[in-house]
Amino acid sequence: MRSDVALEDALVRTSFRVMAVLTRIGSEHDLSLTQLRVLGLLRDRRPRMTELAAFLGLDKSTMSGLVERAERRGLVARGKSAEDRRAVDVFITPAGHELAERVQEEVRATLAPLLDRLRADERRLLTGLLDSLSGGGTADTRGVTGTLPVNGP
Amino acid sequence: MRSDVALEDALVRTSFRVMAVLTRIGSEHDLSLTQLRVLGLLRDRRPRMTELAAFLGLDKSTMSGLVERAERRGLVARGKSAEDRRAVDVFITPAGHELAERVQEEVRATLAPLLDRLRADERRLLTGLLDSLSGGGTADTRGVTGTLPVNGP
DNA sequence: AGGTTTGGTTTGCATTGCCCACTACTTTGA
DNA sequence: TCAAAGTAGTGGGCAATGCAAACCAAACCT
Repeated sequence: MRSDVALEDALVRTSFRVMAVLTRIGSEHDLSLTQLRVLGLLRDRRPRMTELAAFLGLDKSTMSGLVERAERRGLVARGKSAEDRRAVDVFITPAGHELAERVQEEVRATLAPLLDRLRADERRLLTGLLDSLSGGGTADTRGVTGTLPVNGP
Repeated sequence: MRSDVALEDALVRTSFRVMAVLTRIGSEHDLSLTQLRVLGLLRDRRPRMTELAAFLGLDKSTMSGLVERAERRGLVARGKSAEDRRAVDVFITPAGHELAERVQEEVRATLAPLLDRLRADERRLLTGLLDSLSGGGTADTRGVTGTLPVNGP
């Protein structure tokens, strides 16, 4: 059906717009999109490097640098795992948590005028539809707000 | 109210998922997300460097490199503008056009199983909601499929 | 004409992200 | 039990992305 194209288009266009908002707000706080995601993920998790890399669909070595830079800024920290002495787990610091919170608030504020184009019932509807879209599936794409991952790639 | 958070969350999560699809499929064709967008934009436009940069929210200098690499691969080409001898306009080559087409098709195919979680009427509904979301607003975020820009940032 | 603005490129830099090699620890299996 | 194989993380090398600043050339003002 040709309507698939319309939906794909709408989805892609909306996604780019959302990413643009995230990118801009992130950069105002010297955070890349990826760092934003890392921070979001760590808000309710304390994963190992490899887990984190898997969530984000990145190479382990990429994670090293990413975490290293975030650590240097005091946003996250590394701890040695107790049960596996090879493993390192990453967690967010209070400063990082506060920053993540602030960013999320700004994103919400920026998105708000956009969302206000819809009526309250439409918003509820949209939320439901999006949830059933990206709700349960493969977990290679967690949101910034990062809600629990289900399975790896 | 608090449902804003849920919608923001759903929107962001969905966007990340969509971007992951685009990134993956792009990379299978050695195309970055940005190059994908460039190609998409050029499918029905022949802008100048600066216009293109403005659409994408990028610096002119970034565009130079981006276009240069795409040109080296034969996907786009540069032409001298007739009315302004400083200006350079960029257009897509047949090869580039074909690649863009192929990528869009793959994206559609990849998104399809996801979209199939919704019934036909829900899909129509979603399309409409997304369209009114990112339909007319500020144009700093055109989709890959790139439909006409309205105004610069 | 002379000064300013505008369009693009170039250079230099940090970040992202991949691949590959390497170390250190775990797990396995003979 | 102890060597072989596997797994966790790091570091180096490389290319692409993206910004900023310096720059050249053409256009626009008066």
